[in-house]
Amino acid sequence: MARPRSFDPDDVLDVAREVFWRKGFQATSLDEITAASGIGKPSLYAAFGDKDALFLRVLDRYHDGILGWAERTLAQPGSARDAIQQWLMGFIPYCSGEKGQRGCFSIKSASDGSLHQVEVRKSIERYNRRLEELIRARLRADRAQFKKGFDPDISAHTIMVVHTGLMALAHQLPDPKQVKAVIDQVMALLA
Amino acid sequence: MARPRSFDPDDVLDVAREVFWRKGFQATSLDEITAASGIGKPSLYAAFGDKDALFLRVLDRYHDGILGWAERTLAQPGSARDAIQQWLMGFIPYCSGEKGQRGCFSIKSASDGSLHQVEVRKSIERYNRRLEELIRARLRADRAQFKKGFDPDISAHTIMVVHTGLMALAHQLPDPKQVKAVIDQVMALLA
DNA sequence: ACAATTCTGTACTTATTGGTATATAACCAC
DNA sequence: GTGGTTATATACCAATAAGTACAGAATTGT
Repeated sequence: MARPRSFDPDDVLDVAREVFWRKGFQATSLDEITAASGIGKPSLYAAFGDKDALFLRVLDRYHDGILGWAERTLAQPGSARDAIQQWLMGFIPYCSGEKGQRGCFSIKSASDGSLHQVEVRKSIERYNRRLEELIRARLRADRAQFKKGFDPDISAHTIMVVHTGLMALAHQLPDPKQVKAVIDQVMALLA
Repeated sequence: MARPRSFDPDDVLDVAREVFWRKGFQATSLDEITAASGIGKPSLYAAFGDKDALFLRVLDRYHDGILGWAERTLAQPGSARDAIQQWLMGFIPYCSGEKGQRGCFSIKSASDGSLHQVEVRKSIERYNRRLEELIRARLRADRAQFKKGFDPDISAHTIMVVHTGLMALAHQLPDPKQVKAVIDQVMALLA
């Protein structure tokens, strides 16, 4: 029928994510993305719409990736405590050392001028809500394993706060051991 | 000698902070700051240098304000536990409800494209280090009040992580009660 | 009152950037 | 092959923004 696309949209989204992640929404020019991805601006526009829409696609994709992994990890058999601890520890490589330096793309986006977009705000809100929901659901399901007076809702939020704090402090290249120590300490609250 | 300044530099820095805080470094134009402050661009440049230098001044000023308050609060008489709890609770109005929506200017700056400035990165790093230092010092000083096995250094970092997490999640307008509940839960670690 | 000096307002320059018009290339059905 | 259709590349436009030149205003010492 017609000329086919010369690129894989997902590849371009991955490239765009790298650039947006490194420089932020506002500071990223479309020229940088076209240069990094190798496709031209008209193709970019035809495939994803304008800069705002492209960014939203990239951000949603990022969120979906993390949520998918969280769903799998938090659904594992065994105790809720172990599942949550393993989930938290999975972030250690992403919030410590060199690799963690760029921090969390979602937090970065929440703090960037990109928040002028209502859609971006909503995407981040959905992401945070869904993440906390997953933790809460798991804690509620295994409620019997905890001692009397345990409040799964508050605990879920605390876990969420700690997780966010760890990711937000990733810029400082903390020692993985230090992150582990914090997780261990907080896990003591789940007893 | 010569024509005097027609504005108070601190006032301008306060106005600039509001604009930078709301829109982020990249998305803020100098025209917006001149419009909001009422002074012209040449005056702005003469007083503070270019946009980067102005932003750094604003950020340092913000950091100094919070650090000063932390020094006062954490040095109060009584137990280390009470001092830290009070310090944490002092942030509740700034990380919940409408007022908290804009979040923490430091975290926002750490996630903005403004990090391209080495100076900005250093300022944030100094701020975080100093804050943790204050908490750690207080915990160490009152070490005897805690039970055996208590590690003031790890606990200080955990407090720091929680504080950062609360501020980073402020965009979602959490209920102050919820924030309070998290603080209470975490304070249980200091026993 | 006047000169020396510093500040301020207007207008401008230059560079960048988001977005698009247009012409051409690549593909498929027939 | 040819026509219809969709993608790509080049070049461009309009808007915005950082930074500055320059002329004029405000102050103080003499």
